[in-house]
Amino acid sequence: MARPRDARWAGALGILGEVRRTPGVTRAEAARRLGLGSGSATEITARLRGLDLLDEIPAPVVGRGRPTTRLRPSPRGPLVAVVEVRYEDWRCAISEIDGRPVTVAARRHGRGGGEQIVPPIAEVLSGLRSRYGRRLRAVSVAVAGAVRHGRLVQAAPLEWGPTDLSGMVPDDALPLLIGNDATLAGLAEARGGAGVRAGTVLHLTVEVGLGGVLVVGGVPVVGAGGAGGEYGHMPFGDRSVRCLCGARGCWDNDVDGRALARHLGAPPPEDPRAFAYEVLQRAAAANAAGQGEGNAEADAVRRVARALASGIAGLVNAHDPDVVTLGGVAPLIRAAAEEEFDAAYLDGLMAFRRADPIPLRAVALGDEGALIGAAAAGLDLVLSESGLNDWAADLEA
Amino acid sequence: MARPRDARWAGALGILGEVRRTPGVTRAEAARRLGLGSGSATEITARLRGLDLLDEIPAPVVGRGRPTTRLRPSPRGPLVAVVEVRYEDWRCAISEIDGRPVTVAARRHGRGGGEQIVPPIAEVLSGLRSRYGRRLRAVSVAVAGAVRHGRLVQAAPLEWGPTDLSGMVPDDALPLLIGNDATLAGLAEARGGAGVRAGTVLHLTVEVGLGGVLVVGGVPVVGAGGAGGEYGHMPFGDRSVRCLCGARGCWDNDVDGRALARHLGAPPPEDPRAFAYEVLQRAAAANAAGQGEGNAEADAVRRVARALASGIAGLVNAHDPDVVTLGGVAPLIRAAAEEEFDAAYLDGLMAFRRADPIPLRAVALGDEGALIGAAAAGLDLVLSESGLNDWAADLEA
DNA sequence: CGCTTTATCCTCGATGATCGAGCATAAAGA
DNA sequence: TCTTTATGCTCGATCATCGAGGATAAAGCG
Repeated sequence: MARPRDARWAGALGILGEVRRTPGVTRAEAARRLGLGSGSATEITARLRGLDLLDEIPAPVVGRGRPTTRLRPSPRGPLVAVVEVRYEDWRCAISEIDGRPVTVAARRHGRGGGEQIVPPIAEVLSGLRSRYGRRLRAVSVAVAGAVRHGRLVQAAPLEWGPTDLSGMVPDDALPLLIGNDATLAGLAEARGGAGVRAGTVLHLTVEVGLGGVLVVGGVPVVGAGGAGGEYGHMPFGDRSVRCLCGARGCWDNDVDGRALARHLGAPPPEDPRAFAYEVLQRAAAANAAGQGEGNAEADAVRRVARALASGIAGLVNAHDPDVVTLGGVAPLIRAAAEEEFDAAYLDGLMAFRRADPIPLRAVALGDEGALIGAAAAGLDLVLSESGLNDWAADLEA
Repeated sequence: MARPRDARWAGALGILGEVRRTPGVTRAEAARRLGLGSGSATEITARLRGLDLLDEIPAPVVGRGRPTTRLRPSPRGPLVAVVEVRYEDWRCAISEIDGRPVTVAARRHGRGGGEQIVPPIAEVLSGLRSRYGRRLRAVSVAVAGAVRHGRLVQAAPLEWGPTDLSGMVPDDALPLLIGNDATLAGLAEARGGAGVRAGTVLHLTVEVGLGGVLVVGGVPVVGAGGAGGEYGHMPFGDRSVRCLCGARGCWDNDVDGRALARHLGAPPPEDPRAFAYEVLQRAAAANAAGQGEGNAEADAVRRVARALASGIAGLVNAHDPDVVTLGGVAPLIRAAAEEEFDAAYLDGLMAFRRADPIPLRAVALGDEGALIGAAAAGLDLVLSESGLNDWAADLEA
C-alpha cells in the first residue's frame, strides 16, 4: 500500500460528518462546507454508496440550476443499538448513521439490584442482532450512574453498587460503550442542541442529584477512565453532610428534590424528581400569584436556586465555557426563582465576567438527550477510521 | 495545486513533534516512532533541512550499524520569545523549536499598575527582534493573572486591573500570545514534566491564591476565552468571605499564605508566598521534632492542607484525571501535614475511587514550568500548518 | 417551445506525499 | 578482510485530491 494511512477515509469522514451534523444535507452543500471540489465529492459519495454507507435521493428543487441530491443513511448501512437506563425505566432504540434513535422497546424496572435489568435488555438486543445481523455495529448505553473504564461503578440514587452490564451484548465481538446519562446528554446538546456551534459547552442536569459534562469542540472531557463530569460531587455544600457517594459536602445534595424536601422538613421523597416537579410547580404558581414571600415551598426553591446558581458560577469561573446548558429540573428551578438564581449566579462570578456573563440556556433536546448522545458516541466509534475499515472488510467477506 | 490541504505538512509535523517531545532524537528513532518508512524520513528531513527548520548532526555511535544523526533545531530556524510576569519580577527568554527557553533578561518590578512593566519588556523584545529579524516568529507571555481573549483581565493579588500588554511586541505582525502562568505551567508539566504520558492531567499551583488547568491529550482545556483553569475561584470555601476576584467563598482564600496568616491571627502578609514558605518550614520542623500537636503554625498548616486536599478531591471527582500535579507551595503543604492532607483527600473522594486513588505528584519542572509552557504555546502556533506556511513563504521572499 | 441562466455533476489528466523494495553506506565484531 | 547490523538513499508505484472543461438538468423568459 502506498497511501498516507490517515488519508484513506479523510474525505469520507468529512462527508459522513456533515450527514451526521445535518441529516439530509444536499451533496452540493456538504461539498461546499468542506471546501471540496466537485470531482472529489463525486468520488467520495460514489465510494460511500458502494460501501452501503450513504444513499442519495433526489432533492426537491428549490430554484434554478441542476437539481442536487440529498445524502441519507443507506438502508443497508451500519446501525447502532442504544440503551438508556434511568431511575425507574429503561428503553432501547436503534439508530442509523444520522444519529436519530428510534425507540424499539421500553420497560419500567423495580428497585432491585442492577443486574435484574440485564436479561430483558439482552433479549431485546439479541432480537436486534438477529434482525439486523452485521448491520448492527455497536451497543451504546446511557446509564444514570458513575461510569469508569466502561463499567458502572456507582449508582447511589438507584441504590445499585458496581454493576456488570457486559452481559447485555448478544455477541462478544459487538463493542459495548457505557456512558453516564448526563455526560451523553451534554454531548448531544453540544453537537446538536442548545450548545450547537459553541466551542466549549458546560452541560448540567439536575434529576436525582446533579450530573453534567464539559464538551470541548464536540468532544466530552471525561478524563482518564471516563468518569469525568461528576460535578455533583464537588464540595460546594455543607461539609458536615455525608453524601451517598461517600464524599462530603457534595453539591448533589443541595440542588434536587431531596434538598427541597430537607428544607421543607419533609422525609426524603420516594421519587425526588417527581417531588421536585410538584414543589417547583406550586412555587412558581405562588410566585405568579404574588404570594411567593413567606411561602415555605417558594423559600425552599429559592434556597436550592441559590445553591445551584452559585455552583454554576464557580464552574463558569473554572471552565470559561461559551454557554451553559441546563437540563432536568434545573431550568424549572431557575424559572421558579429567577431573581435569586440570577443574582446568585452573578454574585458567584469573578468580577470581570459580570459585564457579559456566560449565557445559561435550557436544553433543546428535552428528555431525548441521553439517548441521542449515546447514539452519537456509538457512531463516533462506528464511523471512525478503524470502524470503517472493519465495515469495509465485513462487506468484502 | 493538487495536494490534500492537510497532507502538505503531515509528515513534517510528526517529525517536528518528535523533536519537540524528545530534543535530540535520532532520525532513525523518530521515524520508528512515527511508523515512517526510510524513504519518507529521508524526504521529510531533507525538506525540513531545506526550510531551515531542522539540522542534523552525527550521533554518537552506540553499537554496530550505520551511524544515524540527531535532529536538532536549525541555527537559522524559527524562534519564540517568551516572557514570564510574576508577582515581583519578570523575565524574558528565547526558545528554539525544541522548546527550551534560555533567559535573556530579568528584572524586579514595583507594585504599580501593570502598564509599568510594558516599556522595559518592549525594549528587550525589540532588541530580540533586531537581533533575530524574521527568525523571531511569536511572543508568548505567561502572566500571574486571569487572561481572557488574549487580554489580562484581572490580576487581583498583583492589584492590577485589566491591563493591555499588546504594547510589548515590537511589530504588529508578530503574534502575541498571553496565557495564565499556572495554565502554562500545567501545559509544560503535562507534556514534559510530572504528567508526561498521562492522557488527562490536572495541574494545580498554589502561589498567591491557586491556579491550574486540566490538560487533555497535551491540550489545555481553557474554554471559550482562554480563561479556564481558575480553579481558585470555585466556591469550596466559606461563602461569607468575599474574594478579591469579586466572587464569594473562593477556594483561593483558604489555601495560601494569606489563609495561613488568617488562621494565625496575623495581618495579611506583604508577600504571601514567602510567608507561606516560612510557616511551612517551621511547621514541618515542629512535626519532625514531634511537637506538631498544639503548635499554632502546624495547626494552621493542617487546616490549609485539609482545605486544599478536599478541594482537590472534588476536582478529581469531577475530572477523573490520570494524575494530579502540584506546584508552588502545594507540595510543601502536603509534606508539612501529610496525614491530614491524605486523609482529607481520601475523605473527599467518591467511594469507588478510594481503592485506587488518583496519584498526586509534585511538579517536575520547578519554577520553570510557566516559561517552558509559554514556549510550548508559542511553538504550537509557529509549528502549526499555517505557521509553517508563513515560514516557508518568508524564506522564499 | 426554444434559448438563456443558474447550479450541479462527471471526466480526466496532473499533483505530490507517502510507500516499500532494492541497493548503498558506515561502523562494529570476527 | 569479511560478515553482521543498522541506517540512508533512489526510484517506480499508489492513490486521494485537485481543478479545468464539458455535460446535464431544471427554471425563467420571450
